[in-house]
Formats: sequence, C-alpha cells, structure tokens
Amino acid sequence: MVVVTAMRIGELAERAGTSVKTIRYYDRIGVLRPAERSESGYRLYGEDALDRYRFVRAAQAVGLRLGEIREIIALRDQGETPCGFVVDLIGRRAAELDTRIVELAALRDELRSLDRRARRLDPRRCHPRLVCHVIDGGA
Amino acid sequence: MVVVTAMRIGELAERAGTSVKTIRYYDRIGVLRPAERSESGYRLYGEDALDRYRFVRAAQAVGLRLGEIREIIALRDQGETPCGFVVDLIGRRAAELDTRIVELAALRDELRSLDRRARRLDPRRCHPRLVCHVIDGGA
DNA sequence: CTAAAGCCTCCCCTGTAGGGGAGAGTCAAG
DNA sequence: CTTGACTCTCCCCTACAGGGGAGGCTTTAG
Repeated sequence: MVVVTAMRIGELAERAGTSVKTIRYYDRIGVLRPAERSESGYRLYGEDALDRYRFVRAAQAVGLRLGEIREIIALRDQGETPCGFVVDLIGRRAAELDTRIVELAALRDELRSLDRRARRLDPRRCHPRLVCHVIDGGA
Repeated sequence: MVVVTAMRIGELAERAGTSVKTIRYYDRIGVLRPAERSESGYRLYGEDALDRYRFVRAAQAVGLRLGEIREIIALRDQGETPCGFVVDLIGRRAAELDTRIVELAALRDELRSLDRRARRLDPRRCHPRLVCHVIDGGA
C-alpha cells in the first residue's frame, strides 16, 4: 500500500525495454506480479520490479524457462533460498544440453555424409521408384 | 484405378508400424496421398505407399520437416529430379546445425561456469534484494 | 469538456507433428 | 439382422513465449 514510486505498466515496460504485453504475461504466469492495483485496476509496480524483470531475463538468457523461473521466485518469496534448486536446475540443464549437442552433431555428420554421397551420384540415374536415393538409398 | 493390392488405412498403418492418425495426417499435408478412394470414401493404398512412408521417415530422421519433404515429393511427382533441391536443403540444414551447436555449446559452458561459481558461494549469504545471485550476480 | 493516450480483460494466433474424442457411415462375420 | 470393428470428417489440445486486436474504462493534456 505504501508504494513510494508507483510505475504503471507502460512506464515499466519502457524502462525495461520490453513490451506491455510481456509484462502482463509475466504477471499472469506469476514471475512478475505488480506491487498492487490502483482503484481503477491498473497494475502498479515499485522500483524493484525492474530488478525482477532483469532477473527473469538473465535466467532466460541461460536457458531457463519461465515455469522454472517462477519456481525459483516462488521459493524466494516464501523466504527460502533458491540456491540449491537453482544449482540442481542448471546442472540438469547442462547435462541435457550435452546430450542434445551430441545428437545434433551426429545429425550434422549424417547430413554431411549424405551431402558427399549426393555429389558423387549421377543425377540422371536418380530415377528409381523411390523418391530420392540420396535420402533413402542409404537405408 | 487399377489398384492391384488395395490396403485400407488400418492395414497400412499396422504394416508401417505407425498410427492411423499419422497416415491421415500425411494425407492431409500431402506427403502420402492414397492411390484412390473407395466408393464409400475409404482411403486405398498400393504397395508403394509403404516405400513412400519409409522415405518420409528416413527424411524426418535426417532432420527434414514434413513441409520440406512435401516439396521434395511434389518435385518427384511433377517428373523432376529433386536431387538438387535435396542437396541444397541438407547443405543448408547442416550449416544451421553447426550454428545451433555452437550456440548450445556456449550456453552449456555458461551453465557450467555458473555451476562452479554457485558451489563457491555461501548459501547463507544468498539473501540480497535480488532473487538469486547465482544467476544475476554475474550480470 | 473533449480527445488522445493508456490501461483493462478476453479471445484467437503463431509453429510442429500429430493425439483424443465425437458423431456418423460402412463392412464383415455370426 | 445385428454387432463389433473399421473408417470417415471435424474440432479441440499439447509446449513456448508472447503478439494482435476488440470492446470498454480511466487518466491526462489542451
């Protein structure tokens, strides 16, 4: 109730360098709730909203999803330190990334190999009953 | 019209090892159309449908999307050889993958670095006005 | 006082590859 | 003839992070 400097959503969005839609969305999913509402229902934010917003962006930048960020913030708002949770999360995410990178590298290698093979094949011979022997010729 | 061995959708799905829904979907988006329809509207497929299906799966397996696969098939059905198109496609896809892999590796490295930093930080000191100094402390 | 700008909620849209289910017609066996 | 399995079309749903716009208040500047 004692909001010293109350920003409305437009000002927050502009100072944060984002869109009003995004701020509203963050409210809806619970990662950035307004300090209060005006009598007419307008969202009112304090200065800390900017820090919160930057945290959300920083967390997104390291690959966390908004649902996970909401959990971190919920822990913090319950007075707990989310550090343990965060460490688990980024450890797991790093491991998932490793797996994903290996998969993508394998896929890329297969594409390169298809590419080399395709260049050796004679296009004029490319006319069996199959669609394209570059792709399913190797099966 | 002269369909020697006419399969209905259930049989094709079973022999292909997939679902009826998938075959119907492939028809709708144009990657696997039935040879004809029965009087009552049932989809009827020839033996070649199995080859087509396998081609679609092989193409998906190397990372092509159904929209792209449809283009390849359309070329083939227009009597052209899709080889050139396919070679371009897989070349571009491989390049995209390279970029993506580099991005993901950078992200993973950043996560690992956050992880190491988090383990050095004292959780009891984790209580500023920010949510989590593991994440936004480095900004 | 009035017009413009800002804000509200609500609803649909994006892309990918289908999945789930409703309601209705069809086909084979008993 | 009937029952059960099969098929048809049509419509909504999924994840993700919002974007676009309608229709209706509120606030602010002139």
